Amino acid sequence: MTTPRPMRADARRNYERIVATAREVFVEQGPEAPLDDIARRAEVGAGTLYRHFPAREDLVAAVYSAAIQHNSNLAYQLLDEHDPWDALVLWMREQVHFGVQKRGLAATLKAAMDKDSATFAQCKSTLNEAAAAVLKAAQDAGVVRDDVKPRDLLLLGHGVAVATEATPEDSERLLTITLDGLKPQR
Amino acid sequence: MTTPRPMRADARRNYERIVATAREVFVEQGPEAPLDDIARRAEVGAGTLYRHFPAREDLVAAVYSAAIQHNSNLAYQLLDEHDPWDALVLWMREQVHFGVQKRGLAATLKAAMDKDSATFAQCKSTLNEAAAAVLKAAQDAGVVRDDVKPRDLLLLGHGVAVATEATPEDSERLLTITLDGLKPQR
DNA sequence: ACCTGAACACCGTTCAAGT
DNA sequence: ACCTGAACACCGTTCAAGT
Repeated sequence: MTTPRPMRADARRNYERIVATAREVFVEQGPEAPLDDIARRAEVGAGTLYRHFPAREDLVAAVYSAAIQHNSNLAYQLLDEHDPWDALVLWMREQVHFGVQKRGLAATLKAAMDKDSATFAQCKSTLNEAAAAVLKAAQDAGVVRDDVKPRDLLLLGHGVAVATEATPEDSERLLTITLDGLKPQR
Repeated sequence: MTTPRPMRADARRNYERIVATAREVFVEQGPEAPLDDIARRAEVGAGTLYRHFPAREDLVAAVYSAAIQHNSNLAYQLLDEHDPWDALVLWMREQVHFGVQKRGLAATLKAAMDKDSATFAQCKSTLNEAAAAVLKAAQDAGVVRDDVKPRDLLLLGHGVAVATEATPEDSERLLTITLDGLKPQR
């Protein structure tokens, strides 16, 4: 569905160049970097960038969707290798680290997800399923309260990431507090 | 210190007009509203706006500092009227509501606070003291764990607000989870 | 079918001229 | 001392012309 239909060779080449360049520029300047810079450094016209990525979110999605897929897959791997609570902790920590890694990344991704662009639909459902899997295991084991929803894990992770992106040294402490809040309360 | 030194009558008039207009425009368009719009509607030149408010944050501060002061004072009032845990819950809820009320407000205020502009220094310390008071009462009563810091309350409240500003119906549930995380763990 | 890059619109910021 | 508003820079977005 999001699988791109065949492109002409030059179009595909440009598409790849733009994504590769955007990946670099986002690292250097954050996800608010001028699209013009990206087009220039990718040596394409501004119009070409817009043709492939009508909205900034589409470009952000193209750059980060692989990482999000990876984050999602990690959930199942962690569930294999650890008990449900540890899997939850490790997965949430990964979510927070990912959100914190580049200033503004978390906010940009969240905005993109909330808008549910077609490009992100895939990522979004994969990520939701991963959260659901991690959560279900923990709930079945009785280590997380039953009224928590998969979406809550993502929102809480996002919240911690955004709140601490200026001071990453606070991430872990806030995450611990948040995770404790997920435990069944007396 | 942040108390403004005397201004010429026309300067003061313009200052007030700008703040009043900004308040309206922020409500209508959010805190990213074009400064130009604000200047035009306030019927001042763009340069006048910049003279009074060199950075957008300064204008944001002027508009919202009274509300932040109010939020801070509320802490002491709540401590008078409720037991420490309830005061904490009610105060945190107020923080979240305030952050959620206008899209982008929480992020803008946080950015301003992190940058610690002179204009915000006052607000920031007042708010920190309020958080410390609420927290200390709760810790003394043994209903909140000892390793929590005042700053954590603000960060957690901010996180919940940002995470749920697109879906305010999630605010309360996330806040409950977060507050439970603050309780002393077994 | 796709690309280019000039053109346009918009907005933040500065500054020379005015009071 | 303060204000004005034109001017400049920057960036997102579109579109006519080209291949």
